[in-house]
Amino acid sequence: MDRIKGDDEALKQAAPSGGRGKKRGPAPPHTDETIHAAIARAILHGQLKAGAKLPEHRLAEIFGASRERIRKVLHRLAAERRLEIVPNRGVRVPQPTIDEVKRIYEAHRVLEAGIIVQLVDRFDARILGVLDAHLTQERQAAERGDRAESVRLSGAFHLHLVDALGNPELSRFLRDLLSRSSVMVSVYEPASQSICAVDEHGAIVEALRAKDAARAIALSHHHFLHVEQRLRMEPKSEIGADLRAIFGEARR
Amino acid sequence: MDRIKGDDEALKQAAPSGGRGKKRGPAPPHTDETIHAAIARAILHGQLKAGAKLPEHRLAEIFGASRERIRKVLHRLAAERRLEIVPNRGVRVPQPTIDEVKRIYEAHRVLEAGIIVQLVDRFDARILGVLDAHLTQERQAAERGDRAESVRLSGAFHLHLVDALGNPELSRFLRDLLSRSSVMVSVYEPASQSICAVDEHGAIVEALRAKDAARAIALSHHHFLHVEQRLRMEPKSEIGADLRAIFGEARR
DNA sequence: GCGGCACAAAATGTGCACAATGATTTTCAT
DNA sequence: ATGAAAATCATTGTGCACATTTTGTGCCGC
Repeated sequence: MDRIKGDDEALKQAAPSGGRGKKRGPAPPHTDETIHAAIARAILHGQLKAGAKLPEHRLAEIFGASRERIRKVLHRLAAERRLEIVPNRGVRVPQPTIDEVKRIYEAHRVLEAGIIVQLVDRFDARILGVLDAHLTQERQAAERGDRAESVRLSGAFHLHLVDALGNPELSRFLRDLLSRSSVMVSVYEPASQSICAVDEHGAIVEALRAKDAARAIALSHHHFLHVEQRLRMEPKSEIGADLRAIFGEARR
Repeated sequence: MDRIKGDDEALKQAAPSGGRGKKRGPAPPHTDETIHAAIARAILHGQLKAGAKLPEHRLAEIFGASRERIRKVLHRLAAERRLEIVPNRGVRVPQPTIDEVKRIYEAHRVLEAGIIVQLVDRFDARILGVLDAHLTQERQAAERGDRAESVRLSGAFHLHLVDALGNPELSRFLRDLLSRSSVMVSVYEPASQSICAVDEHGAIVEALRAKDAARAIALSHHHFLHVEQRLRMEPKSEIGADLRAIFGEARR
């Protein structure tokens, strides 16, 4: 029994028993989509750390759903590579190896190069406005020293880039990559520095505005190298998670 | 009952009741992976045309598996966007709209630009050898007038490009895209011409060998435009499929 | 005291039966 | 004959119960 105490606590917070900003209905029916979103969100936000186990039975209790319902959602998350299912041994948050993390970063880097090529052709004031507004937010968060927000925004920057193309396939793929690399934050993350330097983001936007694809690609390339170099090379193995705390008291 | 006769026939061929080139065991146990591969393969090869219905009950009969097993595989295929599930109305091969097809092509084009950028940095004799060998195959198929093989090889060319990077994430994403666009072949495909002109592929390889990323990207870009322009703009709505014929007599 | 074996408890995998939903056909009235 | 409504059929969704596997525990022997 080396499971960290309070698996339940960690799960509860992410499961909106009342509502996630909308109405606070008396009984949250917890559709499949709700459960999927709750778990995906918990992974993305790092509440469920790498290696955390997600027993079907416990989740069924927490969400007030049948085990089969949970099961279906878990398998879907596994198909999306957000969870890992080992037959007869349960489902857990995948613990990426250094190599996997590097591959994910490489995939992101390759994709972003293609995005930049396409983006310089259709760069306009609207896109520039979105990116500029984002950079402002990032700078403010950095000034406040709001580390959590900085991490979130630094991922959002790259999402803005791909979303500017308006291609759902590409957006979905990048979101998958980010979702998986976010888990890594809890494993290999250095302590203090923000993930993406705001200056580097700003330089990329500048190159895009100048429609200089080669320079933007080179900047993006170096940017990813910087991020990669910041990885701690030894994982800190912290497995436990408080399921109930993450997903909230869903039994009402 | 306007279903085209013989749904069963179409499914049987792709389900290897004996073996797919290996031993011909007496009883093919049909693991989940087998069933998944069989259906995915049938979609990729165009044996299951767009709009074809895949009733769980029928598949369970054909594969000799329980309905739940089939169900799980179908949901997984749906999560991979290879199948489409409408609640309470069954699962079918998605019939992409023109816009979706164009988005898939755009995603492929963007990705390939990024691949090219990365590829010129690590282009070596081994990669060149693979691509050259492939081009030879393509030319031979074109000379033979083997249209089916030409279609297959023309997709394989782009797979070779991404596989040369050795990044599983990128390879998987591209395979997803190709799997989805292959369905489109049966809907919007022009009659005669091969999908990708061999000359265009050869020109891209030539630019890669010269390590001229800009030219390779431009060639790739035009290449995709050509492919897109060849699309017939009105879909031919042919729904039926012979499930048993595709997946083979699996009940033995 | 240590190692290995065996039993027990828990978690997952699977099949079955029933419920619910959408489509189709039938029938009745106009 | 035609249109609408109702009933019937086909298909999917869901929960339950049981089988299988793994894991944790304790005991026995060395």
